[in-house]
Amino acid sequence: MNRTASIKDVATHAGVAVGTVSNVLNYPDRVSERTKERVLRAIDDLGFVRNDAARQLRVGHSRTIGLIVLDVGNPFFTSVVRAAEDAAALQGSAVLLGDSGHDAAREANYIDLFQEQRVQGLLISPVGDVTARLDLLRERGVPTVVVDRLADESKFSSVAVDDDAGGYLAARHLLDTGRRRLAFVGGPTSIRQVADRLQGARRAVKEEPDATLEVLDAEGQTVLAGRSVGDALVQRGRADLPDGIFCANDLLALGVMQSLTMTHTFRIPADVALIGYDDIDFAASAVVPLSSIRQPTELLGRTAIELLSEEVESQSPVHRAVVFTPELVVRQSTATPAAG
Amino acid sequence: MNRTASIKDVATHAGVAVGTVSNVLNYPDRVSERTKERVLRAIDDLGFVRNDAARQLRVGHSRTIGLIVLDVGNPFFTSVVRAAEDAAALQGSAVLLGDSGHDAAREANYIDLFQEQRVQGLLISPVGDVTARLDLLRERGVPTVVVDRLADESKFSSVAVDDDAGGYLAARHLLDTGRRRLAFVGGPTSIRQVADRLQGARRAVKEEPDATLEVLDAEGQTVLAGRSVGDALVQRGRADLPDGIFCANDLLALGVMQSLTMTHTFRIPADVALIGYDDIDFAASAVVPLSSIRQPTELLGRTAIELLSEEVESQSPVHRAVVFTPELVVRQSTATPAAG
DNA sequence: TCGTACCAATGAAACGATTCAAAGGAATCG
DNA sequence: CGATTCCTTTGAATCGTTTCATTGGTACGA
Repeated sequence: MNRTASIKDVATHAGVAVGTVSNVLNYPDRVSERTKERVLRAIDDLGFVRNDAARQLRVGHSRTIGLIVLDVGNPFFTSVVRAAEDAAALQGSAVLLGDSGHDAAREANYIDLFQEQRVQGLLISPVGDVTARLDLLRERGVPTVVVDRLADESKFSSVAVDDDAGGYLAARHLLDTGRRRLAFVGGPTSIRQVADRLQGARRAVKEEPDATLEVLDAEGQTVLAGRSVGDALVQRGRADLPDGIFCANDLLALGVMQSLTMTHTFRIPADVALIGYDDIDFAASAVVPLSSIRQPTELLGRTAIELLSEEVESQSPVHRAVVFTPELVVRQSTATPAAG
Repeated sequence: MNRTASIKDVATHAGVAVGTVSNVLNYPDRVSERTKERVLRAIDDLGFVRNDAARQLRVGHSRTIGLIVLDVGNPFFTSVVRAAEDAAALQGSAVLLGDSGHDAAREANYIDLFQEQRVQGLLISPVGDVTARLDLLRERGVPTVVVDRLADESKFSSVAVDDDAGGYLAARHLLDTGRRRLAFVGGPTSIRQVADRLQGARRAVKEEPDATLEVLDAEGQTVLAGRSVGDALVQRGRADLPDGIFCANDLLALGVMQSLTMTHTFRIPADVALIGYDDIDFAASAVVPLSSIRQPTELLGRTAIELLSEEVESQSPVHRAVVFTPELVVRQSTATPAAG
């Protein structure tokens, strides 16, 4: 019984032609004040809601943008998502969000789904090996921007954050506060982000002839993994301890902090300075507020939308790779020993 | 130049009628092996992707479900979202996710958007006062399930978790491990969840004649707020200290823990037992692993989808309110004093 | 008064899929 | 051989918009 009202019903009810109703919706100033009122009242009376499928079928494209992230639970991505949503809303588009959960099959599902929906374009933080699936998108002419990973610039636009620069920033900060025996705590260097951050740190350490950098492997990127590393350090004893520790992410850093502060043998930052990466919420509210490297996630999301718009507007396939530099956030965990 | 291929193009290229192509896509066993092959090859050759707008226009409804949450950054919701996505995928639907960010305007935007998309139904964790906007949905006949909030059962189906039971569970556990001077730390009781958890705790305490419950107000639901409460407790000194603390969420509990363990005057759980709520990831990896109340988020998401399906299938407006009972997770922070 | 502009409103055509009654063809049976 | 059944394929009609050439009406200027 309750079929939703169509534009034709509205037209009948208002005593006008369908084209007029459409004009009220899309070009309000083409229609006279009097009929506009009548139509609007009819819309209200019937509870009419525009059927977007029909609209889309006619005009050929949707007003939505597909966004596929690796993990919605990751604060990095949720922040990017929110920024992208806001930027898209400003230009009248909505974001369809897909969570691939690092699973190539789920990613493929979402790509297909979004193509069937004829999204204007796709923002994607791809799972593992990019090429194959993305090439297909390129062939099909779906404008695509790769997020958080550099893409072959001849094929795609991309936005990413410079992890090497972030690593440099962190290590340089430790050196600047007088630390010389540095340690890098990181998960497997097979993860590109980890490798790049380490490389940046190395670059900074090379600038100081008397500085050293030791690499401590962690089994994963978790608080627990960090605690194991911390426990091992505590075992070593005072003499052999580094005086500045740079962890590849905040979770590791918090784990190391737990371990060092629990034993009460070492003080942060008096004996050891500690800096993490990502600046998650917990960094600021740790027992000793944790210095960290903040990634410009809002900027990332906003820029991704902008690049996509560029792709959509201009037909010619020129792509841009935008790389942002992260930012140092200084807190108590790296205060200078004198001041600490 | 590159208009995407339509079903008609495929039909021509394969030398069959459009209806046949449609059958290959929707009822593969209605068509002979030979023509099926031909059609599939044509689809492949042309890179055909079904235009979902056209499909939807014809069949009258989409294969998507709208889900509006208060905050995608909140682990509680991300877990619900993921479960809902999985459950929806099983029945061949996809979830469109919207993040209202506790903002009624954004919520309204998403409701409109999803209606234009003719979603099969809506799962919503509503902002503030539910009634007005949801009533509209009901009038329009959009099947809706309210998540994480009880709704008037004559109007909507809903899924929620019993916070009173959770509060009871937490307090009862403290009592069971021999604690008698309990404290409840919670944000403003204007938040329904907080009020219910407190009420449940009161119920448990009443069961033990010699037990007392004191309520400590926190300014918000954050680690920092918890730390303030903890600092205040430390000031009090040993004699006046509760021996069991129940915090309305894990962030508060972690703050209290920081405060108590930093001073080294009180030991957890020897002097004070501590339990939180939500069982966030950080609970398990705290300095002293934190006992907590876990909400069955996966179940919540899955059930929400199921209830929605019920609504969609059956025309008659019978609604159900499903309430789940949370689960106690025991860790070191509430070990019995003897054992601790 | 007529011609010209201009503005509002009209309504048929088109978008690309699905549906379904009908037709065509092969096989089976009496 | 004709009738019946079964299976495959056909193609026109349909969904609800937007678009745009066309029409009707009013105002203005000559």
